[in-house]
Amino acid sequence: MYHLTMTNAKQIQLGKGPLADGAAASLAPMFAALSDPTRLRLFDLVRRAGHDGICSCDLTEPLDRSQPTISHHLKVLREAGLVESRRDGTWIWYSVAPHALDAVSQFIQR
Amino acid sequence: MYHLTMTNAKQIQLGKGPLADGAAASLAPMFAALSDPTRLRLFDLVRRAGHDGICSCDLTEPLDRSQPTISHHLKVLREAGLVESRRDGTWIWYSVAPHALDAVSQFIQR
DNA sequence: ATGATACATCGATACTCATCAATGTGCTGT
DNA sequence: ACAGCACATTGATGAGTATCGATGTATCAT
Repeated sequence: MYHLTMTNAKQIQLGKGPLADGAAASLAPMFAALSDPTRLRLFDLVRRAGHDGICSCDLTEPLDRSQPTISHHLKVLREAGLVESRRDGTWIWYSVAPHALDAVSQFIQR
Repeated sequence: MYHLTMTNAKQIQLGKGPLADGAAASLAPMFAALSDPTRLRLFDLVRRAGHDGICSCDLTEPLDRSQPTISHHLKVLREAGLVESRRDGTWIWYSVAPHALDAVSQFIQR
């Protein structure tokens, strides 16, 4: 499992030359985070929730997965720097991290 | 391992509602194909080669992987509909499939 | 404190994957 | 026919992963 801090998630620089080893290593975890169907739909639901975010409890049912599984996938998305979590009492609200997909988008469009 | 024919690679429709199960299942393999650092650099090299493509023999050395490993990764990219192969005598030339990343790009910029 | 709720972590299982050495296949030139 | 090159496939291995039940942790209401 590759990890990626949120700070360097914005720092991936794609120069003009061939994709460097380091850049590929930083980019791959983001693609990996979106490489699972359940996680794709999960990210989509979070993204649709907009700025306010969405409660984790509202994600288990529509994805037809157990609570631990959803929790696991949210962790993967968080460690990839794609989503953020904010605590509100018993609940935890997830929202898309700012500039989450910038690096991916930059690589796609070249 | 998810498979994806080249024909339906262009047919993924992202509606306005939440990402459907089928759309996620079609999209995930593309992200999976780009979820490995070596494969990311491999795709980048192929893309840089433009229309003419690049010979498989010129990919082994810069990526510092064995010939079977490169062959394996090219197969994954091909089955994900991201690259095409064209035979020329002993050589096989790889090039980016047209509209390869359209579906991915469409999902990213949503 | 007690109980209830929301979420995370653990442990286990079955599956997938990245990698390479060895081997197979197809093409070319001699 | 034969030798050599380019590439694919096989088999094996070590590592990662998606999933869930069981359990742990944090927070809130009473």
